[in-house]
Amino acid sequence: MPTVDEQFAILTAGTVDCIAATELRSKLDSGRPLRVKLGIDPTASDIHLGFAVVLRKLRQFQDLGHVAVLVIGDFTARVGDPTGRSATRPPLTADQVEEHALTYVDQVQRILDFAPGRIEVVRNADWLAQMDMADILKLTARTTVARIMERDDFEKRFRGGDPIALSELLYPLLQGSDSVEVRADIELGGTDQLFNNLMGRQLQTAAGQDPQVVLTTPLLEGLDGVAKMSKSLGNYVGITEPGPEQFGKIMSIPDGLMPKYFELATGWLPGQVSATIEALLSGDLPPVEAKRLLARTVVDLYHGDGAGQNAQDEFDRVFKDRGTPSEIPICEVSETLFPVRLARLLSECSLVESNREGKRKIEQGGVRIEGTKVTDADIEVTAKDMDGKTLQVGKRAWARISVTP
RNA sequence: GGGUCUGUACCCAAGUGGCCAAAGGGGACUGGCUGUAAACCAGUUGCGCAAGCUUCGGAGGUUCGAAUCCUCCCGGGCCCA
Repeated sequence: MPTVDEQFAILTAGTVDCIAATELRSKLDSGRPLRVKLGIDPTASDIHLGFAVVLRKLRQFQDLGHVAVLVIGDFTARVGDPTGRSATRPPLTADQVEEHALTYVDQVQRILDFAPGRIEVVRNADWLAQMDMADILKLTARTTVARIMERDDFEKRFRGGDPIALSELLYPLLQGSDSVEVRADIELGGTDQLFNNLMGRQLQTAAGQDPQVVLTTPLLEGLDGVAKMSKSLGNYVGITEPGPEQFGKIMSIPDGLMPKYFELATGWLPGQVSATIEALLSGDLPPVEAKRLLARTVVDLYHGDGAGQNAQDEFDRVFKDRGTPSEIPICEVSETLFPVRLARLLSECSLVESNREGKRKIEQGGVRIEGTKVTDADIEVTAKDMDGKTLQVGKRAWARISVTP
C-alpha cells in the first residue's frame, strides 16, 4: 500500500484544481476507503475520450482501495446541465435517458473496476424525484442569486441577453444534493464542473457533513481542435468505436493537439508522455509517426494489444494505398429496384442523405464503383452491373451491393 | 400589467409585396495539394428524373402573386410598473 504522500502524488497528477489539498491529505490519512463521486449525465449514448480522462482518474482511486460512487444523473439529465452551453438545451425524455444510462454502465466497465465493493452505481432520480416543494424551497434557500450568477456561463448568457430557464439555475443545487446524498468524500469532474462541485461542498457543510474534496481534470479538445470533445458537436472518438474508426479519427486531429492527447488519452505514465512530447518537439519523432503512435496506443487501450497495429494496417491499405477496406457493409437491394439511377442507389444504401445529394457527389467526382470514378451524374445501373460490386462515396463511405430477388 | 424590439435554412445574419429555394459569413461536404494535420485553391450545401413541390416561429386572411401586408396564437430580449 502506497504511503499517503505517494497516494497524494498519484491522485493529484494531471488534475487542474484540488480544493483543498490539505483536506485531501487528511482524508487519505484517515486510512479508510474514501467515497469518490463522479456524476454522469446520460444525455448521449457514447462515452468518448474526453470523458475517459476523468474515468481514468476515478480508476486510480479504485486501484488505491477507494470506492467509486457513480451517480447516474437520470433525473438531472431531464433538466439539462447548462455547462458550456450558450443556449438552453431541450430536455430528454425518460425513455432516452433510460436507454443512455444502460449503455453508459456497459461502456464504463472498460475503464472502471466493477469488482464487488469497489463501485456503487446509483441514480439520482431515486432521491431527487422524491423532493416536494418544501424540500425544494429549503434547498434553494441555501444559496443566493448572486452566488449562482457567478458561474461563468450564466453570467455570459445573462449579459448577452440570452434566455436562461429558471430550472437551469437549479442544476448546481441538484448536483450538489447528490454529494450530500451519497456522502461523498471526493468529487471528480472536468474543469467545467468546478462550480457545480463546489456547490456540493456548500450543501454538505450545511447538512453537517465534512465537505467533499473537489478534483478537476482538464477538458480534452475534440477532433476539430477547438471545441471541447462532445457528442453533440460530433467531434469525438467513442471508446467503443471500432479500432479502425478510432485510428482514422485520431489521425485527423490538428498536430498541435498531439501533446495533449498523449497526456490525456493514452493512459501513459507522465515520464513516457513527456519523453514522447520532447522527441516530437525536437524533431526526432516526425509528426506523422507521432500521430500514428498516438492512434495505435489509443486503439490498443480500448481494443487490446495489437488492435492498434491492425487498425493502422487497415488505415494504410485504405487511405495511403487507396485500397479497399477489409470489411465493407453489405447493402441489400431488391432486384425490382433495378434499373435505377446511381444517385438513387446511393441514397438507398445510406451513403448519402438524398437522391439529390447523391447526384451532387457524382458531379463532384466523389463516387466510385469498384474503384472506378463515375462521371455521368444521371447514369442508370442494372442489377447485373451492381451485384457484388463496391460503392464508394468520398474517402470514407463504403457499401457492397447485394441484389436480392 | 404597460411600452418596445424580435423569431429566416446546421449556426450567425441580409431580405420588408413579384427579379427569393431566399445575399453574405461560419460550419459541413466533395475534388485538388498533402501526412485523412495545418494552410491554400475550386466547387457543393431543401426535396423531386423531371414538370414541379415544400420551406422563412404557428394558424388563418388580403392579393393575380407573401419570408415580406393584416388578425390571432406561441417563443424570446429590453425598458417601465
